[in-house]
Amino acid sequence: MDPNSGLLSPLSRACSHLAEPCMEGERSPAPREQGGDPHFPWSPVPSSSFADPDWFCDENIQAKRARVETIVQGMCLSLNALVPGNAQARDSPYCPEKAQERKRKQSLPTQQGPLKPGPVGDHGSRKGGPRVREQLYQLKQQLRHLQKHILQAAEPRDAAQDPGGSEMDKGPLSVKQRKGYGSRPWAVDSDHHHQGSRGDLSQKEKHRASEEPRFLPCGGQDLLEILRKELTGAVCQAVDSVLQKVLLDPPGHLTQLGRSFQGLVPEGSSEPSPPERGICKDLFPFATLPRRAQPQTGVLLRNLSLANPLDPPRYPVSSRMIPRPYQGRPANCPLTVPSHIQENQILSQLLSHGPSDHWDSSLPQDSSSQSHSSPESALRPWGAVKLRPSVLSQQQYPLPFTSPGLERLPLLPSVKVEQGGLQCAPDVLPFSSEGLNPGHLKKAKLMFFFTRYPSSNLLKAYFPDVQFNRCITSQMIKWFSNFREFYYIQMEKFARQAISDGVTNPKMLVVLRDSELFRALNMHYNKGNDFEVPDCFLEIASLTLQEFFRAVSAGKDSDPSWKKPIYKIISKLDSDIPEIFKSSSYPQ
DNA sequence: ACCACTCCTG
DNA sequence: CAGGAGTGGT
Repeated sequence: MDPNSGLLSPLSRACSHLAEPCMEGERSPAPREQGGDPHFPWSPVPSSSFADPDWFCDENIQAKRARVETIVQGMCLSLNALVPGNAQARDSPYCPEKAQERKRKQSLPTQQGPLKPGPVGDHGSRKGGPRVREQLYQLKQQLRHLQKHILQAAEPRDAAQDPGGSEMDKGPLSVKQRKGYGSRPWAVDSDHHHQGSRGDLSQKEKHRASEEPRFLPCGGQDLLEILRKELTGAVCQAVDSVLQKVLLDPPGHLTQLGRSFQGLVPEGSSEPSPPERGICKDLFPFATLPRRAQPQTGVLLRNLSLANPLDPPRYPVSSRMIPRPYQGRPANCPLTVPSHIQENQILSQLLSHGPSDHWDSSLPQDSSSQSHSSPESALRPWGAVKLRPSVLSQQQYPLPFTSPGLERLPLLPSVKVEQGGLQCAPDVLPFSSEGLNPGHLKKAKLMFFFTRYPSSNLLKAYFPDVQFNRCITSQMIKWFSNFREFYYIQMEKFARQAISDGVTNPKMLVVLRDSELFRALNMHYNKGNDFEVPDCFLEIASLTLQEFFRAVSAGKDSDPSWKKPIYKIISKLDSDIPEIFKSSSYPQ
């Protein structure tokens, strides 16, 4: 009876089957980030062999050493210079934004439990006793050697950039410098805040947390924490560095994927999908999809029809062809798994060599949703709906999920640990990127294609170069709020248009790349058209459009809060964001 | 109280 | 896109 039932039902099912995490909470941030794993098209291998033996084999030992070393160095540094004004500096390098910082700690449980940034830091550094200093100094020397090894092992490829790792003396800085690959417009410094990214380290650190205090004087904890951050940040940098290389080096792979994917679209036209493809797709029932599959995959809408055989086929709503933009841009949505997966395995390892286990979130690659091409569609004036008889299922192109095995490739480990609510970078790193810049905004917009309701934690994870404090966080959240506003306005507008155009079945509303609606959205979030909008976004957009259509059709818009139910639905359909977005220099 | 959100306004 | 008001959830 309820018009929504047709759509919502399947949807709900989809969510529960495909994306448990998703359902965990309305907009609980955690689920996505923890349980969910970014569908990274690549990065299949969970935790098997480490690509870089040097680095991973002795990871434990090395990590430990590195950690100690870092601590030592940090101690030295703080004793020498940083000591004063410690608390202030860390709390607000620049946030004039007031005292707001004071109480809050958006803290994330995950990180270091015991240590508390607050007041402790004040005297922490000062009280580092001389005795300890001596000991530490000795350790420092010993560790320098280790550091060299670590750095070398960590970035063999970057050897050229940092020959000899001569800058060891600079401690953490040397690491930072290493990562100086490429210029990051908005990332003057992205060192701090990285801890959030690689869970394993944090985990290990936790384990050792109990031990460390022994070395540290009373206020040592503060330093410990700072150092901890340093260490994590350094490692993350290294990882990023490698990630960059791996991801960027073989651009061809992604590009090709994206291209092939789209290239197929055109011909699909009105013909029923070819048996093979169609079957493939159609047979991809929710149940078989990995938990996380979810919306991201193009399956969602398609399956709706499956779920409900009686539903008429959806017709693309496109009214105007727009030049097909991006032709060879890296596909951001998980599509098929390229053969270079192996390379990505390295990444996977790098990013997750940790308490893994958070890996299994498998991801459906299906994502490949193919855009439903709009065939000879009779373009509707309002630009969207194209009505067609029955069967025009969306043609499927060579499906993404190449082989069964690949379908369930594990995703990159989700970043489980956040920056632990340490909003301010340790004073040790004075230069941290300040506020948000246009680059951040652009990135945020692109991220919107994947997530409409990002949690602050997620944002922190994806903007490692941003110093998150209350204001920054709020600002970024506000951005997304603004993005949503625009998004929903467009949806409502087009839904009403469809209604006025006489469309009666919401399922006939599908947002295609050549639709007016898409154009508007793309223009807003992807002005330069330099990013290939993921299909998952089209799915969500279509769904949103349909929801608005239903609501308005049903006259629910008379209720002041009629949009809420829609928001609720959409808020559960966020997709995972490609790992590459975690790079502070990504969109560049 | 806080926070995040929506809605409205500039 | 930022501000501010109003709202609802904690």
